[in-house]
Parts: sequence; structure tokens; C-alpha cells
Amino acid sequence: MLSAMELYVERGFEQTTAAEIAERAGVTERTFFRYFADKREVLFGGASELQRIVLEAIEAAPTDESPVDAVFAGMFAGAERIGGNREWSCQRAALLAANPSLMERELLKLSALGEAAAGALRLRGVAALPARLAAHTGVSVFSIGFDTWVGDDPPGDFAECIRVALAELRELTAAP
Amino acid sequence: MLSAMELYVERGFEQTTAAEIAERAGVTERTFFRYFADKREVLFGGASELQRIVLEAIEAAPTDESPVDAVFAGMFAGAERIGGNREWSCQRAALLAANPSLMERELLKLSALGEAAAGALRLRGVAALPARLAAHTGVSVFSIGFDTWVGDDPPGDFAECIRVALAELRELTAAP
DNA sequence: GTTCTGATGTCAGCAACTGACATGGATGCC
DNA sequence: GGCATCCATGTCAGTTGCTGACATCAGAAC
Repeated sequence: MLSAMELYVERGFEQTTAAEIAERAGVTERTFFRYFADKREVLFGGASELQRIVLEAIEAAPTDESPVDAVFAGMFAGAERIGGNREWSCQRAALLAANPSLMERELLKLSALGEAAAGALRLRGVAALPARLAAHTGVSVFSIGFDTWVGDDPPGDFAECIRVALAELRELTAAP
Repeated sequence: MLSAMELYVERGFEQTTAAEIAERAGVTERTFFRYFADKREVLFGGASELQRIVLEAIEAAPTDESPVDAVFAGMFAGAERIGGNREWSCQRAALLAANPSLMERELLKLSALGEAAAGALRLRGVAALPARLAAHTGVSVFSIGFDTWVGDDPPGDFAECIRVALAELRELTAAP
């Protein structure tokens, strides 16, 4: 709901009651809770779509591609979906940063995305441990790239931020 | 509180009220909420100590050690703290797996640990982006290693699980 | 036109959490 | 000993998130 986002930005998340959101949306509080599991979930409507896009891209990756490459095919597809509206992303990021309970939910969604991506890798024949490692590493880089992108001076668009982060990570983990 | 953990295991997290925990502990519900910010926080008493141990180990690492090595010095120190009581870790992991709201809190704590570790790296002169990447990668491997360790057939103790995961990750991210 | 179904409203209620104030017991000082 | 002080806890009332049960009502299906 856009009404909820507006109110959260206007007066803060904790200071906004479910009844107020419902009222602005023109429905009852009870109806609000029929659409959203809880007050936080309003901000995560796009999560399932993002996950779908990521998974489809992983599945669509060439079978001979490495697990990490397949995962990042998914991440770049996800970045393309999000990368259009930087303004909105910044606003949302500020809200999350200011409200630990919202950040909790975000982290849960990201973790679920990681597990789902790991599942997609497993379908490609990757063993359990490398699947989880590659998938969660991908999500981690995605997330840190996002932070860079909504930060003060990003080196480019969202995808570019991810590329930069991935290159840096490869350098960091290069065997000694 | 041990009373809380008992009750959560006995009858489940959601089915346990704060009043019941307080009663078993011999205090008032109000007093319970003076000690713990919320119902979930009871299970995360050790988080601050873990963070302290990890940070101290990172700070204590030789100055010429790479960021990743320093982070893993911290992770192994943390693993040593936790690795003693596998039984308890398994019970706790089962609780988290069964309760998304508890998992949320766990992820928030792990994320905070990652940010704190990144801060410790920055004090060693590491730039912001590589610091966050190394730190969160370390936490991610720590967490996946933990899952392996409390799983069905771990390849050894907690530290060994982390070593295995780290080696696997290095192989995965090796430049193509 | 009736029936059925799905979305919404209404209402009562539980449980998580909080603020304000009371109380009591330990501690320290004279 | 007596007194002041402080800190932990109890008491109580209240708000808010969230849920179950049931009523209502509009539109689709027949």
C-alpha cells in the first residue's frame, strides 16, 4: 500500500498505527490485516516478485555456468528490476535504517531469497554446501551493492555497484 | 533466562506468554520486560558477549594479516566460545527454525555482528567497501558453518565446519 | 430470481508492551 | 540506632498489534 509508506515517512513507523493506515486507505483495520500479515509486511510487497525474477534468471543461466556466475545472473536480473527507482529505494532504505524491526524483516526476506537461490542451484546439480555459500554470498553482495547504490556517491547504477562489489570480493578471497 | 528457554521448548514460542515465563522465574511480567526488551530477546543474551569476543580477536590479529584472515580470526574465536555446547546449540537452532520471528532477531544480531566486524576492520585501515564485504562474508560463512555443525553429520567441530566452508567458498569465488 | 461466494465490516478479546506511581529492602552516613 | 537514599520490584491502567467468529452485502452463476 502506498498509504502506509506515506504515513511511515510522514510521522515514522512506530508512530503510525494500523488503524491510521487503514483509514487513509479507506478500509477497516481488520481488512488491512487481511491483506497484510502485519504492519511491517506492507513495505515488502515486492519481495516475492523480486525472488521470482532472481530464481528465473538462475534457472535460465547456461548449464555450464559456475554456481557463482549463475547466482549473479539472478542478482543482476533482480538489480534491473529495482534499479529504476533510486528515489524510492533511498526512501525505503532510510526507513529500514531507522527502524530495527523493519530491518529484521528485510533481513529475513533476504535470507529467504538466499535459501531460494540455493535451492535453484541445487536443481542445477550443485551440492548443498556450495549452493548455500554461493547463494548467500550473492545476496550479501547484492545487499552491500544496494547500500553503495543508495549511498552518497555511487560509482554507477545498481548493477554497476554490484559488479564493483563482486570484483572487490574476488580480490579479497583470492587464495593467499 | 533458562526458564524461558525451557518453556519455549516445552510448548513452543508462540504458545508461551510473557506472564508464564515471568511466573516460572518467580517475578512479575513487568519485571520481565525490564530485563528483556521483548519476548524474543531472552534467547539472545549471549550475543553481546559473542560480539565482544569476535571484535577482540579481530583487533588482536597481526596488523599485516589480510582483512579476510583477520575476520576469520574473529570467527574462529567466536566458534570456540560456542563450540562447547552442541546440544544446546541444536535445541536453539531448532527453535529458531520453527519460529520466523526468532529467526528475524537472529539475522539482525548476525547483521549487527557483521557491521561491528566491519568497523573493526576499518580501524585496521581497511576501506569501507572491502571491510563490509569481508566482514559480512565472514559472518555468512560462520552462520553456514554453524548450520553444518548442528546438522546431521558435521565433518568435525564448529571450527572445522567453518574451515570447510571457507575453503569451499575460496574455490567457488576463484577467478575464472 | 435465487443461490452462492468472496470481500468487507463489526465486535469482542488476548497478549505484547509501556508509563506512572507505590513499596520495600539494602546500603551508607551520622 | 535512626534516618535518608537509592534501586529493584510490584501494581495498575492503558495502548496497540493482531485474531476469531459472525454479520452483511454486492455481484457472479445458474
